[in-house]
Amino acid sequence: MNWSKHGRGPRGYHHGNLREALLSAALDLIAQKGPWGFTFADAARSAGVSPAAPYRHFRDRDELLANVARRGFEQFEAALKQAWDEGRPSAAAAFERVGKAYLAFARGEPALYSAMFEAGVPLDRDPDLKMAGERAFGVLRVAAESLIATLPLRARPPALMMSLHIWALSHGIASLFGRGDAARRALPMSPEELLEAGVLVYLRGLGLPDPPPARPS
Amino acid sequence: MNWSKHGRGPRGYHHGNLREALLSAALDLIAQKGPWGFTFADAARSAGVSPAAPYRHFRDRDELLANVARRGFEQFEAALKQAWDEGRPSAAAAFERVGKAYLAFARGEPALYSAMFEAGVPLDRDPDLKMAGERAFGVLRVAAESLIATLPLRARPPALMMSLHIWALSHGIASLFGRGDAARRALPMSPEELLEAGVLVYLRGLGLPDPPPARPS
DNA sequence: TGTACATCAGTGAACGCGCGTTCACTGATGTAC
DNA sequence: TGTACATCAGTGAACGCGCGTTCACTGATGTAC
Repeated sequence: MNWSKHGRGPRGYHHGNLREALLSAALDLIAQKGPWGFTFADAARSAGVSPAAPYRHFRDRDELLANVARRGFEQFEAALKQAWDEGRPSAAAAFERVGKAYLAFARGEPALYSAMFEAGVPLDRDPDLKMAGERAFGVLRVAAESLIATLPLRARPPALMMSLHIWALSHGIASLFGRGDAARRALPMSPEELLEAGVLVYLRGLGLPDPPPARPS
Repeated sequence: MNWSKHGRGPRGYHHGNLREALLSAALDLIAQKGPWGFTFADAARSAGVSPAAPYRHFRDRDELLANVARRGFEQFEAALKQAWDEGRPSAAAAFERVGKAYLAFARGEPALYSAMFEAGVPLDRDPDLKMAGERAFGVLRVAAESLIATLPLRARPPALMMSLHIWALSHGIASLFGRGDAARRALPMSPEELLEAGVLVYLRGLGLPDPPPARPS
């Protein structure tokens, strides 16, 4: 079962799937050293390949990193979409799930998350990357729109603004407190609880009724 | 007038104020290349000094960076404190100023801000640094407490939680949209307006009355 | 089914570079007497 | 006021290292006939 990474595999000279292997090696390395700590040569080494090989697949380190970020946004979008589940059973319940999914992603995929938001990848360099980012944000926006639609017509805030607020709050919590790994600030509650409470207050401020307390899972 | 940085100055052999010069050089370099892009040797070069000289003042690059971050927190605390102005003329008005000051700092001192929050400086390494961070956050917390004190007794949320929410929202906005420099996401409104609107909704959710609209300055 | 050939995806050696760090040193400054 | 000496804060040369990148190359794969 060692045909995927180390030991060059049964194919011998040709790796067979180097592009994928480099992406996954980059992810591992980012997880270990952060997005600034990994190098192109590192990635090649992890993939068990000479330092010149990656140039067949990526123009340079930045292009590799941009690809990691793009995939991150794609997975992020999928995770948020799944949590949203088209607003079932209610927009409010689904909205809360999306918030949880946001933090779960930041916590569960810190390498992807940091490649997406903290690696300084220029968004406008790669149109695909930009689009992927917008699609992920789009899920948040759709959720906000659905929730707003439950309000009386004349009391509806702009959905874009609302989704930006939720995004900023989620990102703020994720990046300040979200990853227990590298000893950030201490908290009197979990990031999830903090976000949930914050969103609750915010929604109440928008005029939404408090949801019934969730059944214990 | 060149006794401060380049050309070695009138003192000749001795720089005279190298420690300060290195800190300020680091700040410039961080502003240009981000906290990950500058090196110890860079800083020495900018200060017009040999690459071995910095070792007389800082054990290594991390210690230099930690010092930059500490000073950042100190300035940050001062800026927030000044904005808070002990809650004059009203807690609500002062609170709004603090939010503006937060973003103004992030925008006006991006190098400090990124050294403080995005450079991966381990907080627990330097007790002074940790304390400085806590003092800066303390201003937010005091402001939250004052604002909460205007609420009826039985409707008071925990001040710590509230200040964490405001902090997270501010940080989220600052780091997602706050710096126009490196082409981040586009926005339908300024970060300041976005934060102000968000805080307004949040405070309303806590049961605080809407403040009267500010007089145009 | 075989064979010739083009193309692809790697190798490995080499290069120039800048970094971090150490080292013995030396010029400048401060202080005791 | 002068002098001897300790200490401080720099120099500059050197080292080992790993990175990014290039180059001619070569083994493997695919394809036309």
